Amino acid sequence: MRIGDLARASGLTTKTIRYYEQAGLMPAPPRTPGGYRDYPAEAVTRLTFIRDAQGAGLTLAEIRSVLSLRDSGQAPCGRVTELIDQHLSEIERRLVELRATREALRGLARRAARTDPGTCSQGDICTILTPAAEPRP
Amino acid sequence: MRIGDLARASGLTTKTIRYYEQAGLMPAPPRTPGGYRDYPAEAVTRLTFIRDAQGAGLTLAEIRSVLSLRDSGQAPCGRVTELIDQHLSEIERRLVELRATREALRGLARRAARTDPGTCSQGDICTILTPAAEPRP
DNA sequence: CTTGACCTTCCAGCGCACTGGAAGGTCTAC
DNA sequence: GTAGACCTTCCAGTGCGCTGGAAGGTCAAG
Repeated sequence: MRIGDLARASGLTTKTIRYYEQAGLMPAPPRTPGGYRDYPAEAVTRLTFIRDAQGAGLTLAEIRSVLSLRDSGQAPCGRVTELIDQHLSEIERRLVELRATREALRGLARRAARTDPGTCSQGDICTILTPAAEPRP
Repeated sequence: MRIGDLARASGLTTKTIRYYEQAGLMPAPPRTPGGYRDYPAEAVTRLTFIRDAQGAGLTLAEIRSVLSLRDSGQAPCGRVTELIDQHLSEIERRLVELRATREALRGLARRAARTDPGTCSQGDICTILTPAAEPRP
């Protein structure tokens, strides 16, 4: 199948598929006499896998590492499990961070509600965002 | 004060300060006869403000909009409040998204724990990540 | 006069995952 | 034979917030 067919079958663009080849995620396929890429049916599986793995939050570099294990004949389960766990803790970390940012922003919003646009025009650029004096509630 | 002093006073690098000037966040300061940038003391306040605003999650483009309101003599409180509220809802959105991703990854981790590396080597690249058959718990 | 700290400009690159466009080749249908 | 659908390669750009480096100018101390 040609790259356009593969694009339709996988839901990606031809650009993206060529990019994946260049990035080492897709092997270079054989060519037709005219120089067109000629993909086997399994290419769809591989692209679908890449999409699924991306959906799970893996980066292309990580996906490449899984695929190259696979390509060397090994079962990538261990690596995949490791990556999933890594991303889980990364997400936990980001959740904690985001919650902290949310609390900080809520504090600022409270301060903003109390701020008089008339008073705020002294010297400072904006008293809402200056972390100086948030009075203890 | 010269750019190095300002850098020390604000905790940024000279590179960053020049970048802010180029990006329209800092006004071009007067120059010494030798061509050096010569900052007034208020520059520290401005840079501190930029850092605080960044700490609140505002982008440089948003901070620029606040600063240019200020520079045109208006109180930017309204704009600032608006931006804070915007970022709050953006964060809520991301929290929801992240929690969903976490649940998805937890499902995958469960599946990974059940996967036998011997069995997984058939045709597919990795059965853990294929969203096909997650059995109802 | 020289050293060395500091400054200037300009150009280029990072990381990530693409995306756009130009210039040209190939194949099928009419 | 020609339109047009598809393909090829290559180069360059996106967004964001810087960061690095080269090549050169300025200034105070010794």
